[in-house]
Amino acid sequence: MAEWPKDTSFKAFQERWTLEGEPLWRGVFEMHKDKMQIKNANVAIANLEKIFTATFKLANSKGLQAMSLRDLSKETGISMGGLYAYIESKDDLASVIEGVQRQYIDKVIGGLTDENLEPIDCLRAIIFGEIYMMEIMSPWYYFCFMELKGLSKEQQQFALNVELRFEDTLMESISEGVEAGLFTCDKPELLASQVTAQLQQWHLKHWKFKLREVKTEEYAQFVFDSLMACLGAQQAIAESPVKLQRIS
Amino acid sequence: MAEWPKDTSFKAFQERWTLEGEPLWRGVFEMHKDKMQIKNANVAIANLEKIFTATFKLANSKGLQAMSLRDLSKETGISMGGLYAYIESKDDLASVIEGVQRQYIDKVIGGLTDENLEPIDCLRAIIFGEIYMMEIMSPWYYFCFMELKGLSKEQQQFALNVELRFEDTLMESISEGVEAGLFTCDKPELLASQVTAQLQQWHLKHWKFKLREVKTEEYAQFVFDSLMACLGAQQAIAESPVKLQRIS
DNA sequence: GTCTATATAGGGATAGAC
DNA sequence: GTCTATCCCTATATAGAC
Repeated sequence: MAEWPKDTSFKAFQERWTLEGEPLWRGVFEMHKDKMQIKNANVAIANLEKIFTATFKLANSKGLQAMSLRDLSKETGISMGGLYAYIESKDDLASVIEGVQRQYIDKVIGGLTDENLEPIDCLRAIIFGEIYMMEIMSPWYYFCFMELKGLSKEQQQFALNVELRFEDTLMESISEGVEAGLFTCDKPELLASQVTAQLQQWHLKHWKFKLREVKTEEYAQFVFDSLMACLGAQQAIAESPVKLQRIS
Repeated sequence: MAEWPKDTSFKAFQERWTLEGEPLWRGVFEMHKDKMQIKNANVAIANLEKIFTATFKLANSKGLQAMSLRDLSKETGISMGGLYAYIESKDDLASVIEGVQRQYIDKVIGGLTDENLEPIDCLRAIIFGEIYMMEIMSPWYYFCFMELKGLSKEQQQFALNVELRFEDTLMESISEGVEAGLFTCDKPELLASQVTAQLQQWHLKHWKFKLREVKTEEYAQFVFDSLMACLGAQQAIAESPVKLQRIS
């Protein structure tokens, strides 16, 4: 079978992008090693994982400002002084998280435009790709959304631009589809924002989908089906190459 | 012409619910006067408005934890000691905001179920009603969303229940419509969450809609049209009693 | 009803031992 | 590379004058 992004299964995505576990933390280390004092990669990677994981646990439950570095020290088992060998400051920690996340999104989602996909395939790949990214980096997404206010104005602007560019990509595929006679669409901007809204809910309201036992691929498929319905493209749904079991 | 909620214009909404300006702050005073030392209503109302407005300005731009009571004192022109005549503590301030907002939503949106509206009219009223509430209480919504983590577990649970009940109401109207043969819908839960997602975006991403010059009623109409498209109810849209100018 | 002055705690960050 | 001990600041909250 074809590879990601032609094959939009989670398995194909995982095989194309190796982002989980150790490779993820190694990537984080590479991105920010100039800023830290620790030179030994193995030591650094293990502790970076501890620090970031603990930060997500604490900050995502009570907020970054409410999390003290003493809390973080207890949770990681690393002393206060020790932490400062890995981060420049508390603000720097948040800044690094946003930077890493943005870079990964850019690589995985931004790279889709180079694939020259047909409008429908492109929209499907964007939606499934974002959902799969969230599956893997869920706490990163949530953190960046909730703590954006605490970052520098410059970094805030970067994040807004990512969202605008994301929607531009969606709108471009929609326009192409309209020109090809596949879709009809009155308000592409609002439709793009609808997709963004639904994707963001997947991490913002994870409690709700967990409560209702909604599966990852089921949700991505629903977002895609909704979009197709709003574009008046019923036949496209039937052509979907990925068949999912529907919960009745 | 019929009154709200039959007439879904903003004007009709405003006439039915007098929530803007002084009446709003008087309502806040009534709800929480037992908790404050100031007895003179006129003095209290004026200062409550100052305190809440300043809290929204500061907390919504840099976060509640990052806003100190010294900041709040400067912004309101009320001394540190003075503030404590109006609030019990910083946590109490956040708690009161959430409580007031929840009570208003319950009154305006929760009350819609007593109106015995037809499915399509009910869905329209819920969507337009929520958007109009946000128009008036936008900073309240944003504050409650972003600062929910800082509230008591009990209050967090209340807020989640509001969201679940809101979606139950949507699903009920959808079911009625399906039984009446008006709609078709595979996944009512996910469709309800789509509507919630779009409504929340209206306050979460106000910068984006402002940038794109999307008007309030235009947005509400789009959310409604999208829902109708996903329910396979094209004819319903044409029947819409409110005609809006479409930006081309 | 509003203010100034102050008590007390906890925060981020660093120096220097090991 | 990691720790303990400490510096210094800013936060919330209150007491008591006006």
